[in-house]
Amino acid sequence: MKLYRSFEPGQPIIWEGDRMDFVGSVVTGVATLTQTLEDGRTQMVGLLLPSDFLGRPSRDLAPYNAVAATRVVLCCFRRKPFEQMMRSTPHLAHRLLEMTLDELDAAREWMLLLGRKTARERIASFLTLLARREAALHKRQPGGRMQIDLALTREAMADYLGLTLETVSRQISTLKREGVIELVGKRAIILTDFERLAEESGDDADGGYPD
Amino acid sequence: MKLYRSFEPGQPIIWEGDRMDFVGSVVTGVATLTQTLEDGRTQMVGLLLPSDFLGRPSRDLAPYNAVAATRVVLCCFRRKPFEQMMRSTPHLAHRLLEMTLDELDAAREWMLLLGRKTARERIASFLTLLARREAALHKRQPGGRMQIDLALTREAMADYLGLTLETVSRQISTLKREGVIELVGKRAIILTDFERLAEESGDDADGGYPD
DNA sequence: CGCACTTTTGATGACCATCAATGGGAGTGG
DNA sequence: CCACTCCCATTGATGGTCATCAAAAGTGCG
Repeated sequence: MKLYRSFEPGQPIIWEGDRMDFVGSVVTGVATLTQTLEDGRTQMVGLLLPSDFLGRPSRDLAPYNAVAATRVVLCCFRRKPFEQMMRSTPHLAHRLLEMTLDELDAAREWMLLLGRKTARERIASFLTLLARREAALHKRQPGGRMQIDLALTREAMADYLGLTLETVSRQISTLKREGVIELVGKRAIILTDFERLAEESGDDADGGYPD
Repeated sequence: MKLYRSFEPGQPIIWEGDRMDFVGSVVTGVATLTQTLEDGRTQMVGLLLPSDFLGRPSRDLAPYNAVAATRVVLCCFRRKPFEQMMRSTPHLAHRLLEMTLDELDAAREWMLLLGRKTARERIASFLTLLARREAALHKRQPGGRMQIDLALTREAMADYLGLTLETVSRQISTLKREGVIELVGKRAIILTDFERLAEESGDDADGGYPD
């Protein structure tokens, strides 16, 4: 009934317009959802971390490209039986509605970032978002000094943030120079002071989102 | 059980953080959903046209500001009975999931616009969006010469498109000078050639989204 | 008619994209 | 072990697009 599928970094999981015959959730790794214009400009519209859901019941065709950013393990269900289950257990349908509403909120928060924030604010928002998710995984509050793995290339970050990879690199360098962050190798970052960075994100001071 | 409420242009319908004790759908008029940063920068995250749904079951607090752009009539249900109804009629829950998925797709399409499109492409995308919705209301295909009412100030358009009102005005003037559009008074526009404008939007040539 | 509001148009400059070159790890093979 | 390569990241130089500041023109209404 359920089965595990794994993908290598860079490998497509599903392509826009493809028939989707499964739904699933991320067990380990990071996957990205992207849209592109005909001339190649691309925008990431979702970042799938462990526990995130991929796919949509009652939708035949994939609306975006999903690509593995790291090695990814998915826990998959075939779509038909899943939809069957949804009809028989209303609790599942409600849960799915909840999750979709959360995704909608996240997408709209990102609209604010893409439409109105400066490059610096975008980087700060992104890093604090990762820090919050990291903390949430361990049932902790984010704060103080934190290390986060970002598992994305500069280019992928740029696609998420609506910037170029050069601008991402420059902003990260600036934050490093100012001592707000430290680099650990290429793919990990230490936030020396979570609150300081959160203030740079442009959002309301508290920045907290209630459950 | 259900009742109609109306709002004057500029009047807030609900404010971020407010307790939401109703859900409803737009009968006539146009309402906007917006988010703001502390320093006042504003981004519209949703445009509610007739038949659109406002509010979210199982969410106590409003996540955004909703404001009437024109005179708006809402058909409202009290939230508690509505949630009751949702539990008892699974069909309703499914319908709501459908609608939420549609909103999510729309939000993500807008992320692509906000992150990657030029000012000109944003205007073209916006006008063709309105034209499509207008056509859909009358169960027609968009195409050829079409008149659309935009019911929004330049500033509201700017907030939707992630631009300034001056840039919106300039791009509209340019399109007019090129004969792609004509102005009818201040709040209506004639697209002299829908297809021509659709090509300017930067999306795939066909631009069609399947049901 | 006069006032408030919206829109248009102009002048200037900032921020970020673009183009280009350099730097640095990780992996491979001589 | 050390070239050598590939990929990714950094840094620099320059320019374009759009934001900002400012003023004028158009529209609607009491």
